[in-house]
Amino acid sequence: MPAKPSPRLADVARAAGVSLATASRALSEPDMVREDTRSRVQEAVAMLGYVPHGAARALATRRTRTIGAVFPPVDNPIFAGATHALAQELAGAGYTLLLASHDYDADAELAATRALVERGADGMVLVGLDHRPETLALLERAGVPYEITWALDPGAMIHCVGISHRSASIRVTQHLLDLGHREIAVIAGDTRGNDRARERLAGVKDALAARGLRLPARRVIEMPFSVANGRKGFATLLKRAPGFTAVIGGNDPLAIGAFLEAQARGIDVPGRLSITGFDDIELAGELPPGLTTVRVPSAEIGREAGKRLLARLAGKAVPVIREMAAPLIVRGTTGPVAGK
Amino acid sequence: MPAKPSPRLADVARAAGVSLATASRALSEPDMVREDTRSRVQEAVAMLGYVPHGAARALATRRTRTIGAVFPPVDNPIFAGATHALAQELAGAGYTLLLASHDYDADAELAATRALVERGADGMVLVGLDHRPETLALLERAGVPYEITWALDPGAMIHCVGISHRSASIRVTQHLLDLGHREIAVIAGDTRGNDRARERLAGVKDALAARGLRLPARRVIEMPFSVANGRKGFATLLKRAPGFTAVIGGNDPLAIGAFLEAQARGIDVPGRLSITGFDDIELAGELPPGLTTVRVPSAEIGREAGKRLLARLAGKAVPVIREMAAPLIVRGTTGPVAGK
DNA sequence: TTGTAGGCGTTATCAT
DNA sequence: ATGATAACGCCTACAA
Repeated sequence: MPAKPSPRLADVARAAGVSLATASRALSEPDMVREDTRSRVQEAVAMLGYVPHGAARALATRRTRTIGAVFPPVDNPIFAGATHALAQELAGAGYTLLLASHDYDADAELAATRALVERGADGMVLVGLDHRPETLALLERAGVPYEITWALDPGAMIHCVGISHRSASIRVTQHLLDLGHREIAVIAGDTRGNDRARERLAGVKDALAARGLRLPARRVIEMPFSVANGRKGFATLLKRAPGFTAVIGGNDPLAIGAFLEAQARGIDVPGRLSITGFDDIELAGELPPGLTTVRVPSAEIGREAGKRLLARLAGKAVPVIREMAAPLIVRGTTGPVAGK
Repeated sequence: MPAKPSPRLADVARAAGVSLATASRALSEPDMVREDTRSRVQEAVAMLGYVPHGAARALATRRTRTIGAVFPPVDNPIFAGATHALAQELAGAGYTLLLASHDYDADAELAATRALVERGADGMVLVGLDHRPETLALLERAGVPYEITWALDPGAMIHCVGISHRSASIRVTQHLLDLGHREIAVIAGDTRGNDRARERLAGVKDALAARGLRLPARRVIEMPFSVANGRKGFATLLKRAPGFTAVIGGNDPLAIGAFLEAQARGIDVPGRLSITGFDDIELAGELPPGLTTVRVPSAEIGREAGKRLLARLAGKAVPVIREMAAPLIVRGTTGPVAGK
């Protein structure tokens, strides 16, 4: 199959009877070209089925109109929502998303980042603050602007858009404390390589400490995020350190798993046990009696990261830190401690 | 900020004391170069922090090592899983994913496809068979190999990896018929621009017709995929055309919504009402009593699409149609019709 | 407003 | 095994 070569801009120019330069301008700077020549060029484009050659354009302009994103498992619903919103935001500005995902693995993240930089990403979106030092160094050296999402740099040195996981977690814990709970268990996300999970756990400890309480290690279990692991984690806690009246889930799937397991064991929620989540996925509001959780505006985070990057590429300055609200959403899984 | 220009391969060559050509070979065809010169080049690379310029490489090789995917909302968990699997598969082969998503909008899909082709995608992944005719024509003209996912081309003319939604849907319906159900309602996905949703609905009708039954229009409602819409759809059906003993959901979220609404109304499932879904998302197995559904191997579809594309780019032939199994998973939401 | 020509950073084809 | 050099397709001063 000979597969005749795609038409180049020169072919368009010839067909339109103009010079290469004019054809180029007609496409990229339309109003620097006379009305009729412009339309001649456009006709030629349509006729030949011309598609610009991005690599050539990128080589000449040093811009790819591409933004790279390196995300942990995109199949986590919150990242999926952010990815979609980001892609949409970029598309609206003529940019395209280069996506790489990894399984909470800093080395894979570094490799992916390098791959995206090589592909010429004009900007990058990363998640969280846990990275190989080389990762950010690479971006700095290459002069690629980037945004950290979800988390916020405590030093306010790097551009971030996210929430304070710690203070949201403190609010959750205070809510339980206010309801009279003192014996609290935590099914945390895997904190290794995940600063958000760490901060959430730290927030629980902070809130307890503020009231002179502490969180015994036996009351904490770490599990990768999933409903199934929520069930398992809850079962383990029940065996290992029973007597708690509330469970704090590291995210909604974990909390929902705990809730389902409690239900399966005939434990009344919130009568005998309160449960909280984190993220506010759709199901949190739909599953009766409704999961008390923290609303993390994941889609907005994705969209905002895109907006900020586009603004910076356009030479506009944006505040280094963009903190989003993360309100506590009180629903039916939390209630006063039994016997109060 | 002057931002000194990134080092080019010529800088590396100079630092290593070799020619540009040799430096190039040392990096891309290591064993065409003597051991010691190769290591000299690598040192220079490390020293200068050299990162290859993808656009220049792409211009010269006419390959970007990039695969484009244009998906409907990536925040649907099944597409999210497929995206992740696809990205992983590609990364393993040194390829990167260019992702665009749209909201079941064929025009947006066409625009996205064009954007990815311009960016030089070496191959493309699309979803389903509903497209603007220009979309596939564009890919053909540009000579970009592509794979259709989820659905299968009835004509077996274009490369596909997916399942037969219609026959899976027939199996679901037969399962209900075998349980004695005759009054069946359907909460279908939005069939406009979504051939999978259409095929699933058609499958229900086929199965009924095979037993001399038909599906009254009042017993069918179409809703965009979501738990909330499952609830709404169920409520509407109940009001509009009560008397059914089974509900077929267009996907799992819709079915779960119907299930939750039924529970909220005190309708015993599966005692008085059977419910089925489609996809087998994680929650389908976790939510008691377990949702009867069809397992769609979404991650495998994504991975397989990647594999096939990589194989084709490597010049290997692959079967045009790759049909995956989509077994019926019988769980607790389906049972014999009441009073039998 | 339009045309001419040099350059963007690599790869690949020749020699050597 | 290595070096010189012509593409690759487009953009953009600069000139006209």
